[in-house]
Amino acid sequence: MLSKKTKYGIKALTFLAKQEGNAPVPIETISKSENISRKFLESILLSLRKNGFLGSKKGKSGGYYLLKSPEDIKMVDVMRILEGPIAMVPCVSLNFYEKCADCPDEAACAVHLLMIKVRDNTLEIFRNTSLADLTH
Amino acid sequence: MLSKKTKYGIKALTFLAKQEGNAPVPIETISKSENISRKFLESILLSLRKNGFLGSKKGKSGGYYLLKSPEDIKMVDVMRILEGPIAMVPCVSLNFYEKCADCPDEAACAVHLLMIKVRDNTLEIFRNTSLADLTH
DNA sequence: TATAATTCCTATCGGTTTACTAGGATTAAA
DNA sequence: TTTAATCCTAGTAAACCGATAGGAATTATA
Repeated sequence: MLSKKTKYGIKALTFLAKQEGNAPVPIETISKSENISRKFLESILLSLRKNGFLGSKKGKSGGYYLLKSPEDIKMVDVMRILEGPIAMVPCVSLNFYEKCADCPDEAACAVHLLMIKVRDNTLEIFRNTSLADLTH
Repeated sequence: MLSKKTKYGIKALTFLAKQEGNAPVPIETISKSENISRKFLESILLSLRKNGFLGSKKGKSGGYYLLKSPEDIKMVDVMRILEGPIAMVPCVSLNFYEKCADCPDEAACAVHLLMIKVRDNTLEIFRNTSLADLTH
């Protein structure tokens, strides 16, 4: 399951991508427009800022804005920050690899084999989809 | 994340597919060979039996056995029973559909759009992969 | 027929994660 | 100085997950 965190994060990014100009948009505006709990969204945007997707401006008429153009924001990066691993099991994860405790031989494991296929396909979609692709 | 339930279930099915003949295999044998908690595996096999994947024989020299040949056991069906929805969000699920509370227009939702692509790709893999494919 | 070996079934439980909330500190425009 | 915003740390209720407990029912076999 995709977490609400990721879902809301993508929605917020999309909302920002749709804005004309690059003026800071306050959390409240996004939260109301996208029906997202204000405080929860706050923590998500904070995390997107700390990871280089968003810039922010404090104080009156402040808010959040995209740091890159939507074409350059790839879903694979967004997913890894908000959701974590793309892979369904740690033993096939590229960025979050962990060995299975129970599995003596990965190469012989049916689950491993199957999940590599799924990972490769999903990865290609996330790599080839940008924020711009989602706003059109 | 793939649940341990699904992971163990697939491993158990694979183990049974590799057996010569179709004699019942006791839980204990599978559990030891695949390093799976005995009691947990018990509940998983029970569920696979109730959903028509496995047959069972009670009492001495009893156990579980496949009801179909491995070629005819498609991963898409196993996944739906053990893991639930294939889709990452309920609003793009074919078998477990639910409308998003927050989303007024699915067709205009970026997450919806993206997750349909992921679902279609994953679905195709699970549909085209049988238990036999995983044992080779 | 007694025994051992097995599945069947229901219930429970501790730990982790998720989604969300609280509250105040800090910053900046008007 | 006021107002409107982000920043930051903490907390929390509910759900879910992985595993466990214990005994009833069933069946082969000595």
